[in-house]
Amino acid sequence: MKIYNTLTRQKEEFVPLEPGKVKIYACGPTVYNFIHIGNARPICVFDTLRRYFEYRGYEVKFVQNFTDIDDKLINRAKDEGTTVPDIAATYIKEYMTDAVGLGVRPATVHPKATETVDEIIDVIKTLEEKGFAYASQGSVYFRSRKFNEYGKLSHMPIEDLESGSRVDVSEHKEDPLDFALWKAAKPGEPFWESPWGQGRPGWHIECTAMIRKHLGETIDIHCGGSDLIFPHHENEIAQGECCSGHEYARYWMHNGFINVDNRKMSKSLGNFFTTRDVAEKFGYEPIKFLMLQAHYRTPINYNYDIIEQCRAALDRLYTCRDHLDFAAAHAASTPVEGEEAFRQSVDARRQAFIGAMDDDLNTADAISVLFELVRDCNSFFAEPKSAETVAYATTCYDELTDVLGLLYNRKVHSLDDEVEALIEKRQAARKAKDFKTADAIRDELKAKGIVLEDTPQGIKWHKE
RNA sequence: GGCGCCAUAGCCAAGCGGUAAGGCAGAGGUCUGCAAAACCUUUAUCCCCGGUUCGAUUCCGGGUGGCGCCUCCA
Repeated sequence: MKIYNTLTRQKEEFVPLEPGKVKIYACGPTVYNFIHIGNARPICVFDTLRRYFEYRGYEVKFVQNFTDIDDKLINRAKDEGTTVPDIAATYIKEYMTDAVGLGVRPATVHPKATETVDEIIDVIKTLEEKGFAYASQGSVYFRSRKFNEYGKLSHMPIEDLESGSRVDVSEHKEDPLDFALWKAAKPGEPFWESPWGQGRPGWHIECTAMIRKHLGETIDIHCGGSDLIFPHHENEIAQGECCSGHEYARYWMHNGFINVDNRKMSKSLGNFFTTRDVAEKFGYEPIKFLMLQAHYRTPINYNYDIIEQCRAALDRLYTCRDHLDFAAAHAASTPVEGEEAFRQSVDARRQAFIGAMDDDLNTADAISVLFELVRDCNSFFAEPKSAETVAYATTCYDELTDVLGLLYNRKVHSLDDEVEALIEKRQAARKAKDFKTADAIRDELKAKGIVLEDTPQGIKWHKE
């Protein structure tokens, strides 16, 4: 598999640290609010990355954190007259609701910053001992310049990084480029005891400590939004490599942004949609489709028309899956001519799908292959075929949709006796050419959400 | 100013040296009592100008237009 590595700015063949195993860390949300659709992108994309590795037989350890102590949580708690742990608990729960809705599986571990404070302090102590960190006024800062590879991820000359950094006179840094590892407690804020006094972790250090705790000194892949490249990921590298003396992460994957009306979506611009808002209007799955129909590194524009298109595309996928069940229920008793060739074409689609995914997780191309499989199946199973061949195609179809993390809302319905009786009655009416009665029954059932379709093999129905 | 990204049909979006996947929407057709679904057909001088090449959407240079990071941010 090839992965575009931000570190080298090129696609590289992925080689795991340990054969057959992958350690992935994805930066998760700061839980001070509902996640917005921009937050949903890395969550969806990197879940698919994880699923794909598992599909290819890797044992994946996938860690995604919750930042549950931070200025934003403190402010939110203050505004709502509650506590930081309450805010965190509330929005972790809401996150989980959204993640389930998006068909995203729970990570192997979801560590929280507040549960990792001991490890955070340990890392800072080590950095201090090695001379990479210094205490000042109860806070601790990292000496960025001391790490001579500082800037290697963002590929920025160090002078330019400095010119852009904010100089806060209240912070007692040696250099504007330095960043906080530990923040001295201000009155009324949550704090932990530490060798430097009461305080709380800086933002960057939590990821480094959690990786160390749950995945070890070096991981295979570190993922996140492209805005995290600098300073967050750059700082993580500095902390991690200076602490352990080893490479921090081998591959860095960064997803592109979701724009709204071609503008960056941000809190400050006030043009953001929460995932919940969009899900309540369109359902969660079109959001998932939207995330996967474009390559993960390209920007995505969000608007009403586009999400509607995603929903329609998804319908085609669901309809095909229904066709497969129908074909299984109306299978031919013996194989029919062309089945062997058809199976080979199914295999070819699977290979094409893998080829696309192997190319830096090209889900857009993979989806197009899926739609080609849809067309193949719809055509081939228009006439009855053997149950074995239907099952063969269905297995492949389920496999591919599952790797993408699509079609997870499929429900198998059954009809009650009353409805069955109505369908019988309608069939009798049709046979008698009493189309008025037949259509009346069809309308009646449609009002109940049961849509009937007449096919040469009999009645086909689905629930809306 | 520094560092990058993008420009493909009405819309979304792959491809990236041999004249263009897929989806949505539209048009025509097949099937059907009708409908639905499905299937078939149909819709692109790949932003502009140069260059390299037998050949460029694809590589190089220059434009134009959009966007991002450099500050909390997915």
